Formats: sequence, structure tokens, C-alpha cells
Amino acid sequence: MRSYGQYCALAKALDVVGDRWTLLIIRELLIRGGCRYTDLRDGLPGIATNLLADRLRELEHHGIIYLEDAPPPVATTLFHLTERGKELETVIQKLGTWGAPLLATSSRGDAFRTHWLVLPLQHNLIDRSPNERPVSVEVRTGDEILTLFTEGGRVRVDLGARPHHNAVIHGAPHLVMALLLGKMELASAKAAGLKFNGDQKVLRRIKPVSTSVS
Amino acid sequence: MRSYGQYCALAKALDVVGDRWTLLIIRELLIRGGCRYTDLRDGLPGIATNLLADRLRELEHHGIIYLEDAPPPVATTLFHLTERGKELETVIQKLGTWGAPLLATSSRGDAFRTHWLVLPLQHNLIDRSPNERPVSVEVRTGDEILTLFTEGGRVRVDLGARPHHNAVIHGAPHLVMALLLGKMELASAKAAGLKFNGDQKVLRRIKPVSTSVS
DNA sequence: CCGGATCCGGGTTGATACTG
DNA sequence: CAGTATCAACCCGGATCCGG
Repeated sequence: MRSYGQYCALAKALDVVGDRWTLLIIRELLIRGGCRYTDLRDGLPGIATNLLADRLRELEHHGIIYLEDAPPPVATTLFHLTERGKELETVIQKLGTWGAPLLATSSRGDAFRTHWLVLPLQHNLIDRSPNERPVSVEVRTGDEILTLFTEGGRVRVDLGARPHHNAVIHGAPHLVMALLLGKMELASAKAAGLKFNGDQKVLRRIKPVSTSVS
Repeated sequence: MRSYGQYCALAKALDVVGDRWTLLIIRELLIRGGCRYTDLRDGLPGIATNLLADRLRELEHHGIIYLEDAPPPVATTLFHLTERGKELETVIQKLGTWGAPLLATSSRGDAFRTHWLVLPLQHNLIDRSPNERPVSVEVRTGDEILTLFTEGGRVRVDLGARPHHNAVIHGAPHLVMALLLGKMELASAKAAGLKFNGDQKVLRRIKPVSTSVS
């Protein structure tokens, strides 16, 4: 992208991360940590492969990501965020919070990846009973499985299943989000097709930070 | 901009404000309030007039701005942010904070407008002695004049001069910012060409929030 | 299969000129 | 003052190809 050429911090930030796809690439790296080229392409449906290669080059040049030559058995290069790159998490969180209301009117043809739920869930959920024993919830939606678990008053969200969990939520992404973010009661969500098994007390314990939307 | 087509709040936000120039237009409206078309063009050096017209149309369509037909004496249309548009201030503040370190290595040919300093100053300065009588500082840099004044523990930054002020700072933008944001001592700033007249105590009273950069 | 590079058609941007 | 019109240059998306 051509530089705005303005002596302004916002313009300078956009010179680096204002390109199309750039912030979405950083979203992927924030969620998943080190990624292979193909992992990124899978998490960014619609991106052209030459654009992904271009963006990764620019991001490395700007010190936002670095490349790791993974040792054998994998023998591939992994892309990681630098510390400077990780500092973009607050930017992405604010943009996501602002954009969350737009999901309500989302078109049905939208692509979806389960791991996209990690950041909004992690930013909005807290453990209301941090002194009781830890609990975890398995979330089955889309093509992958997420696990929510309490940890030090916070709620961590990880990709993949765990051997133990106190409850399982299974259903369409918007129903899962509406239930967990307190926009819908369990009964309504079930009526809309969501399935819930296990201890319902976890829903009173894992709650959104406030009445916030995203 | 073509939609990313992803069921993700970040992608939806970028569908609306991810276009080139869009966030800079919102910056202008945040700083100055209602603007005429020409005000916006002047505050966005480098933008093509057809792009400005396109972006304003899209922003109105998305409910980020609205048009006001200013009554005579001015008899022109003014562009305003809606409440939804004003909610982007936190996004812009985070992006600006992230981008602030990039100003250090800024090229000398960058365009500059004095009012671009309003948001970074207002976000980073507080009144360390909110119970004493209010003070104000006139800042002369670039082509316009700013006035800083304490108000309820905060520091407000407005465009234009005031009849009364306790001190005047006059010099290059980067020196003004370095002094006010605590990155440079007054003596060093003066040695670099900054001029300071009036009560130096205001510099111990109007201070950056922390050691933050932007 | 992985990590791209190359090519091409179409859409977007930027500069300038022009108009009500 | 507030845009529209025009057009060249650039960028994007999709497809294909290629070396490890």
C-alpha cells in the first residue's frame, strides 16, 4: 500500500496494517500462535495465495511477524507474531467489539471457522466464582471443537477437546455465541436447535464481562 | 471494498471501515465535529476528490455519518458522525497508540496539520492537580493554534486561541509532542529550537497519563 | 502435500479536468 | 463550494503451474 505520507500516528499505523487482509492475518496468528502457510490460507477463506505471500513478506519487513524454520519431523516454516505484533491484540479487540453488532444482519453465505470464536469469547467471558474448583465446557460448532475452562478468574478458550469437561454445547455458531454472551436464554437456544448436555450451573458461572455485545 | 464474507466481527468491522482513507475521514470528523466537504479535503492531503465523495456516500449508507443542511449564513452541507460513528474513537485511539512509535522514523516529507495533534494529546494528558485553579496553554505549531486547558481532572484540547493562557509553546510538532508527552526535558527541547514563554509550572501539572508513548 | 511464483481479467485508486 | 467525469496505473482475485 502506498503510504499516506502524514505525520499522524493513526496514518502511520494504517501504513503498516491498513492493507486489505493484513489485520485478518494477524487475527489468525493471535488465535493459533505459530502457523504454517497453509494453516493461514485455510483460516482466511477468499484470500489469493499471492496476496498472502505478499502480506507475509511485508509484515516480516515491518517486524510484525518472524519466520521459524521448524525442525524435522514437521520440516516446514512457521509464522509467528513478534512482541510488536502481539500488541495489535487490543486494536483487534476494539475493532471486533465495534463490529459485533454487524454479525446480526450477516448474510447466510458467510464463511465460518470455529477458531474465529476464540478471541471474542476470551475477551468477553469471566469466571464469576474464581474460588470454586475449575470447570470446563466443550463447544462443538462448525468444523472444530473448542474448550472453555476457568483459570485464575478468567476464562481461557483453547482449540481442541479435553478428556474431561462439565458440559457440552453443540449447535450453530450464532446460537452458541448468543447463549454464552447472555443474549439468549438456554430454553430459547434449545428451542432454536442448540443442544446442551451436562451441568447447567456452568452457565451461571461463566458469564459475559458486562452486557457488552462482542 | 468487497466484503470478506466471513462470520467474524473483525471481518465485519473491516467490511465497513477497512477501506483506504475511511478511518482517516473518521479521524477528521472526531477532531473537528461537523465538517464541510472542503474542510475534509484539506485535512486529508493526498485524497482524490472522487474517493472522498465515494467514502462519504458509503459511510452515510452504513450509518456512520449523517448530512446536515446548514442553514444560511453558511448554506452548505455539514458532515457529522452518528453515535455509531463516534464509537470508533476507541478503535482509533488504540491504533494511534500502536502507531505512535512509527512517528520517530517518519520521513521529512510528511504532510502535517496542527489539528492532528488533538486526539493524541487529549488521550494522553491529565491534570495532576485537579483541585487548583484551571490553567491553559497555547500551542503554536504548524498552521493553526491549539489551546490546552484543564477541566475536571482532564485536559481538553481545542482548536483556536483563547484570550487568556498561562503559557505558550511554539515550535516544530515533534518537539511540542516530545515535551508534552514527557519524552524530552524543556531544556533539551529549547536547545532543539522550541520556544516556551510563561509559567513553567504548567508542565509539571499537565502530564502524560503514564509513560505511554502516544 | 507444502510454499509459493506467474499470469491475466477486472475492479479500485489517484491525478487532473471540468461542471452546476 | 461540492462534487462528477475521465483515464492511466496499480492492486486484487482466481487459476494455473512448479520446485522441494
